This record gives sequence, structure tokens and C-alpha cells, in this order.
Amino acid sequence: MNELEKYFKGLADINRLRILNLLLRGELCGCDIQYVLGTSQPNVSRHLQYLKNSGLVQDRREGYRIFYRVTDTRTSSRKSLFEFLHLAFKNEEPFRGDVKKLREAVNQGACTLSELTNISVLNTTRSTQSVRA
Amino acid sequence: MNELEKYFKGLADINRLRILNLLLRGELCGCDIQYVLGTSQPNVSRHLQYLKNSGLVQDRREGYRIFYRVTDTRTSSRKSLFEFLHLAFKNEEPFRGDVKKLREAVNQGACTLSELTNISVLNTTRSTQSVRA
DNA sequence: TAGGTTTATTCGTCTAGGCGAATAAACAGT
DNA sequence: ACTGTTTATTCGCCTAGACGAATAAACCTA
Repeated sequence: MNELEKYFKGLADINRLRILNLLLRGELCGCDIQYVLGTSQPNVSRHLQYLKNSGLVQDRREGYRIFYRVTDTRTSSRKSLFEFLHLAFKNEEPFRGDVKKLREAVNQGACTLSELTNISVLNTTRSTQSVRA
Repeated sequence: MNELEKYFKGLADINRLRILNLLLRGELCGCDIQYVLGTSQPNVSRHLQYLKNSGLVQDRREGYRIFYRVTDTRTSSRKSLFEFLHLAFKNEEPFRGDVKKLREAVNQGACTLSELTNISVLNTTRSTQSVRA
């Protein structure tokens, strides 16, 4: 499939746009993304796989966690695409709200830190399977 | 639906990308677009409607012809999007080939001019219903 | 009004995509 | 080995989208 078409198919969904908006701010694990989007874990996983297959996102395993990040932009048309996205997301909803929510979560201790700081509020609010079980 | 999402859904198809590539070079009627894409008339019409509903394309009637153009970019995020597209299409296939094909058609007398110049080669090659009937 | 050109719509069919629920898989720590 | 955490996959269902063929609609001209 055409490269551009592949990118745009990857961008043609609000969930994936929201994910990219977060990843443009830095590397994130899946559970943090899930928390901000407020949707189910399988749904986040599906969209992340779609983004990977579109060539927009890469991942890296660290223990039982997987960190996702925007694909490297060296010598690629992706660079200007990501720059456009970064500007387009700015001051637009729901992207703006998502970033705010992410910042708050990180300040209180995001997924990676929650087990270190062990904040009960976050654990009860954030954990999915452990709490909902 | 979110504005950005609407745009990207409009861009998530190779036919629509090819159409936009042509329209970024200037206003065109449907039959010229059909000629360059080499697909059926209903197919072109469908994709043009989709692009209109996505807010990426406007049209204007002139007699029994309808001219399509990229949506006005004053005070809009569409401007930077179109600028990105213009660069991305450059030197990429099949967009490059489409522009070449369009130029040749225009030089020999495109849809609008074909009835004036009445070039038989063009008419037999280009006309759809009239010739194929 | 009749015929020709361009564009839009309808119909039927097929594939892709989105999502909830449940389950599986990968990994770490004890 | 057992348990808990994170991520991926499967299943079933539904909707959206793509396209060829045929038809309709809008418009012009004679």
C-alpha cells in the first residue's frame, strides 16, 4: 500500500489521534494511555497495533511493560507530518484535555511510578484488572 | 465528529489522495479527474462527495459541468495540512505520474477545451459515455 | 421537446474496521 | 510453582466504506 495512504489510514480514527497526541509528548506505556483515553485495555492494544502496522509508532519492552513512542523521523516524510500534528493538536479538544489529564497523572505518579510511590488513590483509580477484579 | 478526524478519514484512501493531489494544482472538473485516475465515473463522484463531506473540497457549477477545488484555507488548520500534502505528493508515485498525465491532457486540450478544439484523439480517448455508448 | 454531456444516486456485494467480553500470553517477584 | 501486572488475541457482532453496473438527475443546445 502507498506510504502516505498507510499513514492517513492510521490517523483516521479519534482514538489513534488521541494516542499519537500523547506520544508526541514522549514515550508512554499502554496502561497510561488507557487511563487517559478511558477506554478498555483491548481497545487500546488494538489501536496501538494498528499504529505500529501503519508505521507511525514503535515499541520497546521493559519487563512486563511495553513502551510506545512515535516512529523515528530521521530522513522521512514523517517528520513534517508529526510537526503538523503537534500544531494541530495544540489547543484543540479532546487533545488538550488529554494532555492535561496525562500531566496530572504523571505528577501524582503515573503507571511506571505508581508502584514506587504506591499512591492508593492512583492505584484504585488507575489499576484495571487488579482493582476491577 | 472531530475536525481533524474528519480530514484524516477523507485522506485515508488512495483515490482521494490522488484527487487532492490534482486539485492542489488547480480547479478541475470531474471528467478530467476521471481521465487521470482511470476509474469509473460513479467512483470518482463518490470520492468527490466524500471529500466534500470531509470539508476538504468545494465545488462550483458552470453549466452542466462542476468544478472542484480545494477548500479555502483562510484562517484554518487546513492551510498547513495542504502545504504538507503538496510536499508529500511531490516526487512520489502515483502522484507524480498523475500530474504528468494531467499536464499532457491539458496541453492537448482537457475536458473544458476538448469541445472547443475538438481533437478526435482526445474525444475517443477521453469521452466516457458518448464514446463508450 | 429531443438529444448529448456531465454528475449523482441506487442497488447489491464484499471487505475493512471498531468494540465489548472473555481468554491467552509475556513477564516479574516471591 | 504461584500470583499479580501488563499486553495481545480471539470471538461475535455491527457499521462504515469501496466499487461495478445500472439508472437518474441536472444542464446545455439545437
